[in-house]
Amino acid sequence: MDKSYSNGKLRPSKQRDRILELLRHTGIHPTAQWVYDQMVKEFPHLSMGNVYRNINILLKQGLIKKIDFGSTFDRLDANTSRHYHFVCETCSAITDLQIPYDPSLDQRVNANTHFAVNRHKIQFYGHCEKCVPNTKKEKDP
Amino acid sequence: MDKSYSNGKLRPSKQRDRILELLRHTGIHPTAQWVYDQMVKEFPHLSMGNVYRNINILLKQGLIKKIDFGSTFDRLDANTSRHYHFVCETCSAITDLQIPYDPSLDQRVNANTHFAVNRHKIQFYGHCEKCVPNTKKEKDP
DNA sequence: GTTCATGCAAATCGTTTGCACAATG
DNA sequence: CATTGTGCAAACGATTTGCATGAAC
Repeated sequence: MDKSYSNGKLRPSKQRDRILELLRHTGIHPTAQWVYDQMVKEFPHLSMGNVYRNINILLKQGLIKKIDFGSTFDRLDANTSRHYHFVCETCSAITDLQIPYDPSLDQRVNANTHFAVNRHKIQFYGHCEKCVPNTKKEKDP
Repeated sequence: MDKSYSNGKLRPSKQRDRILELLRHTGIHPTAQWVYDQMVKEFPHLSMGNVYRNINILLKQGLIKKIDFGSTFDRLDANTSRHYHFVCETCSAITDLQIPYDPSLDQRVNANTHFAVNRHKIQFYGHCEKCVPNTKKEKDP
């Protein structure tokens, strides 16, 4: 996961600064391609490789986030009913949760926005039993 | 999106049936590679291409689901505070929502499972204003 | 016998990386 | 001058697709 794009100290980069500025001034949650399309207007010789490199540095610095599940692979689910998932941050295991789907969340967003919401997904992140061996033991009766 | 893997009527396929059965009997939300690894024990000449083809047919039939955001691209966000997202199912626009992050959801899962939950993500799906031109108009004052 | 399912290999697509050179400290 | 940033092109890994063959209707 940690590819150490820049293992020492960073140097100022006009391109990286501009990427961060672009991302901070847009609300559209763009793709790397969108960032490139904007950037190339100002830096005609820009390469996609550099956009990705700088995006990864910004991610590592915690200045931006990726909207994803943290998995490179598609994960499949034969349980087609509405339910939530727990994702272990250590072993990447995904587990179905038993807590009931809450339609009132959809209604809340519906009432406060102009969106027509019809469903939602929730993923909880943390550590599963195996990956937190010394915690939450007292929960067992 | 719709690639019409099978635009006419489906024919029974032992392999597809077995994939569905495998997915229904596991709770691990596996990857296509895992499915292939199991399947190849029973079908020694199996190809990955066929696994993907059948997975896509099952997805189209609604018999299984993919655990993702519905986007092939990574989407970036410079708002690093905890917040929820709305995803338009028509135009794929992603919008930050203003409803506050609810830590009690984490506590609820913590109280009812052996997982050590520390955060969660919620995505709401539906249609944005532009994609539902004739609905929810009365919300405007 | 027309259409679908399959194996195989090649293609595709988003992303990453190796290399040579320019720029910074 | 040692190290970082960059452009370029090649590599990568997950997924898709074209083609020839075999099976189902």
